[in-house]
Amino acid sequence: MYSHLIKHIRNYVPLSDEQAEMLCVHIRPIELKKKEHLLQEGEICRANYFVEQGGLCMYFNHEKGVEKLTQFAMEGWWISDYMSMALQKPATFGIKAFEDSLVLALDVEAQEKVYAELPQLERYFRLMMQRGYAAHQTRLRYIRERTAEETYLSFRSQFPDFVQRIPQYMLASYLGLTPEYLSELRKKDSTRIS
Amino acid sequence: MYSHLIKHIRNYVPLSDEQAEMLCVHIRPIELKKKEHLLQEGEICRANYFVEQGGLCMYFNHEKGVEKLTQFAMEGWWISDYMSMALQKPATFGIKAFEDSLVLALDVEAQEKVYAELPQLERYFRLMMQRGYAAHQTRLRYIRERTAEETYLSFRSQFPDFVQRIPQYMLASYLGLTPEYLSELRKKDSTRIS
DNA sequence: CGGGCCTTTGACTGGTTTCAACTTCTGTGG
DNA sequence: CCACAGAAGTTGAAACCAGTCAAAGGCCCG
Repeated sequence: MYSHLIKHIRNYVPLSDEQAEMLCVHIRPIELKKKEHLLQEGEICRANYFVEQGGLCMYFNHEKGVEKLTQFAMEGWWISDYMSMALQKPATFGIKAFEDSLVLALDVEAQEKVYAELPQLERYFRLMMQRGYAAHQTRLRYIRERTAEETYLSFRSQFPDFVQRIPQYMLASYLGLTPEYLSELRKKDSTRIS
Repeated sequence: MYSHLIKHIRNYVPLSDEQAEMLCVHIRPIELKKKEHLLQEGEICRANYFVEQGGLCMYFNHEKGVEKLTQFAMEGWWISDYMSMALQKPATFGIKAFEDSLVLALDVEAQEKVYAELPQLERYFRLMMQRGYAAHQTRLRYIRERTAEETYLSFRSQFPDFVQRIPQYMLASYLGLTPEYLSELRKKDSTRIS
């Protein structure tokens, strides 16, 4: 049960089958259809979410109802509005599925119980948070280092399959540029190859 | 001893005086003069660093030897190149003092010992990493949400004292714009007031 | 008091956005 | 299974935000 999650945890800390059972009791599974919301801006974020299957994206509402993506979360990634979750204040981000997904929620109250019962998970989540922090340090660097065009090219070569998996307007939003301009870059890129 | 650090930890987890002693044994204090380096790009990052006094900044080397700042760390903040520290790969960031500082290093080997002796610190660092992660989520949002001018104005109103504490070229670099353009914004801003 | 670093100024450049119109794709109901 | 509507992608023109470059002025610290 929840095999991806258990396997993922075991990459970082020991967890017996029995302990895995103890953890699963606290998990609240959520099935999401494409475009369904997991968290809306303004709600108080109740949980940390693990993507067991499918894919989520995090966004915020810019002016004129334009949504800007800030993160993706694929199978094996945790995601949440950590500011909202930690302080129990209204979320400034929304989270939704860009594919049909199975998400495992670990609610804030459940987190405390889990840490009490399975102390090694404190370590596991420390490592997850550290990984997320590190990823953002790297990401910020990329944003500052490259022009939009370089960002696109390097993203494309680093995650070629992922680029196929999501629509272009989402990719544009994630990379911080307009769909129109991304289209232009793609054209420029393809003429260069031929 | 290391009173800021101990006090900081006690905001998050219990720590007896005796336990504080046990922790301090593993701390490696480092005094830095203004502009001295704590970590150079290319080195392997050995530790997580706590700013007991003074202030540090994190940067990377862009082309033409231009340094771009990505983070500051003031008293009471932990900082490190977490990618380099976790994977023990060469750092892609540098860290240096922008004021005379007292820094407390917790080396990677020491971290493991500390977690074994004082399990509550696993929780403390989980919370610290989560805080850092959350701060970066928010930061990325600000970058995407605002123009350079808005970024400057909001930063100035949020941290007025900090703006006084650092030279303008550092602030410009941190905000992701050129010193020349920041100068222009400042002028525009001041004429608007008068 | 001198030299180098920091800041300012102005002209020019260009990467990227905006807007609007058009085309292509997609999925949903009849 | 087709039709059609709305969503997604493309194109081109105009505008603009911000960077680059070069030179001058100010200021801090040895």
